Amino acid sequence: MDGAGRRVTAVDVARLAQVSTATVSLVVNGKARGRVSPATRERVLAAVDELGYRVDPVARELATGRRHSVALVVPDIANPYFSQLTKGVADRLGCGYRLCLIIADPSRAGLDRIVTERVDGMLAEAPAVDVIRELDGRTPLVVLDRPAPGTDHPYVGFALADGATELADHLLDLGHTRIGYLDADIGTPTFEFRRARMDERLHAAVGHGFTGPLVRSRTDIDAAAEAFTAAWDDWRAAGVTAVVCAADVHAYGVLRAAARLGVHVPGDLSVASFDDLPFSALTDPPLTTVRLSAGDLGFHAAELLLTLMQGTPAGPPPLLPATLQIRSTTTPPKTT
Amino acid sequence: MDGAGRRVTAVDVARLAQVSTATVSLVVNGKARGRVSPATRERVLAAVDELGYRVDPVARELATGRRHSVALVVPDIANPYFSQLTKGVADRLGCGYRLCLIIADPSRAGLDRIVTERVDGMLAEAPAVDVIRELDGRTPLVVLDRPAPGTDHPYVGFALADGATELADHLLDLGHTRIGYLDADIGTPTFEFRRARMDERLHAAVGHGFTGPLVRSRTDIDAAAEAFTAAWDDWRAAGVTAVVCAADVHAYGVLRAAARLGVHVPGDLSVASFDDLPFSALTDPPLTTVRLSAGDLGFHAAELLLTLMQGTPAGPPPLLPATLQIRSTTTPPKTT
DNA sequence: TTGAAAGCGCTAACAG
DNA sequence: CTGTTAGCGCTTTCAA
Repeated sequence: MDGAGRRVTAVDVARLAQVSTATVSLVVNGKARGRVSPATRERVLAAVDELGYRVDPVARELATGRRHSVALVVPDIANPYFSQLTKGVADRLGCGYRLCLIIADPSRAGLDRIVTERVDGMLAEAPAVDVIRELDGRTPLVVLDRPAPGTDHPYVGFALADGATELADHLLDLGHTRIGYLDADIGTPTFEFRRARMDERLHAAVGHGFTGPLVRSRTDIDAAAEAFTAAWDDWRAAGVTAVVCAADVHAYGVLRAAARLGVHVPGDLSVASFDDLPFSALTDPPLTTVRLSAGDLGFHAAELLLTLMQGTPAGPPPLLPATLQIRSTTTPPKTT
Repeated sequence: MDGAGRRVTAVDVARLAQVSTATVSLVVNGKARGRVSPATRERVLAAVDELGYRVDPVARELATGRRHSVALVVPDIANPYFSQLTKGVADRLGCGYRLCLIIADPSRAGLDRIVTERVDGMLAEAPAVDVIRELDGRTPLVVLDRPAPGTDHPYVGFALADGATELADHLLDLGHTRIGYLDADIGTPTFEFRRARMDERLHAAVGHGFTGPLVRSRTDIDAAAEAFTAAWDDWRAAGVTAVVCAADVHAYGVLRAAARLGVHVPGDLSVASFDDLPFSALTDPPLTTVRLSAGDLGFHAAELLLTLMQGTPAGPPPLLPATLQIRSTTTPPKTT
């Protein structure tokens, strides 16, 4: 009604209701039970209503020291993996907390932004050690996906070893021995682990790891397609019959590039990856991939963070399953 | 170092540097130019460094009245459309603002949460009129995608009419006359418009609108697949040769369900939709869809919000293109 | 060039 | 049951 009028404060309400601001505070915070008479309570409520008063969250935060907000640090919200993760977090957090999205690579710069942001809790994948140290003892932090190297910081992750092993064995069982790898260009622990674990398994089975150039690209369909296109000649020359991608998004790029190059999947080349995004069952052909439920990860991480914020120490880190979904991008290599 | 020690405040810095907190404030805010002697400035900086002082954002916000934060209200962050949108917003906002994600249907409840959240600016698709009214004159708001009905509130949208018309004409040109529609279950203006506009065009061309039951489902692959499966018998009975979906995500579900039902796309049925998410070029077969760049929408909306927050009145609303991408899910109907 | 002091709006002891 | 008072930590006139 009053348009851009001055903000209504507790003082205004107190004046109108003929009480003190303390009473207003008690009433609006639902702490009136047995501390404020029903009659005064009604008066206050009426005044609140009439004036359209809402408590100022900033002032409340300063006074109480609790911000009711959680920061989620993700490198790329456009990647469905992280948007699923975000959804999981939001679902668990509900309305009780504000969710601040910080889009930054927590392993590099921009740390400042993260550390300055005074939130009640934080969720981050692969935070730099500085960040962990700086936050430690002040702001509860839950690390996502892989434990922070060199620390025993609370985290929630996947049974990645299982998934990687399963995928390696699947390819091996099909008869592939020369396998290429398309890695993500950000060397976060989860990506390091995916590659290293599979490499290890290949060594154990056939005496050597991945074949041909180790390619890296941004986690982005176009970038991955380009990377594949550039690498394909070398891979083919090296006798590669399958390529594993660090993430589904990379695999999408590979699928597209392969189609354009006339490389038939899975006839000429098997393709597999990690994540199992909802679209991976719909690609042409449907993608074989290790299922990593980002939504569950977010949900459980938020859960753990909530307990941490209550002061409860972290129990054993929940390990979420990572199981192979075999679809149609993997078949035995052509027996030329 | 000190673990959970007390927070370092400006008072601590002031004491160590032998100055007043006012001076500390000037220095840390870069307002020292000509108001603080270089020598004192150095002392303060040294003290800040030694103590590891960082200004408390909450206190600063309360004192200045500016929160440096923007809220983005989205109904479902797991939908790639909204994650692209979010990315666009984040890209434009940069580091200067905190991005608070509010996951809620702004047309229904949860409004309270939105209104209470005292941010500097807000972005929302299809906000309820109450929200607009309550925010008006206090918090700048940019409406996304479609103008808020019955108001002239600033917004950023697409040339949806063009896209819908183009799609209708494309189907008509191919020879389809009996076309089914799978709508989103949230009746936001953008979805209403997509359907209504196409319906109108069909009427003009063939004397009737969509054929068969009007189906609605959540914007979710599984839900859409179920909805299609349930509707298919009726649609087929009605002679439907093409179905248009309100969003790509619905189309993904239709594609999957059609495959399972043995309905060949596009042989038996043409499919098309709106959005053109990055995955839509990779589905089997690649999807014909009206391209709506959510990322651009977010970017431009954030841009407009920024100018609004500076007090500049909104100029004419930017209209982003909506052009049809013809791929492989649409062909002429079988001439049985 | 610097400091004192008055808020910003709310909460939480502590009296009464 | 209710009011007084003292902060929360910072910014910002206004004097000195």
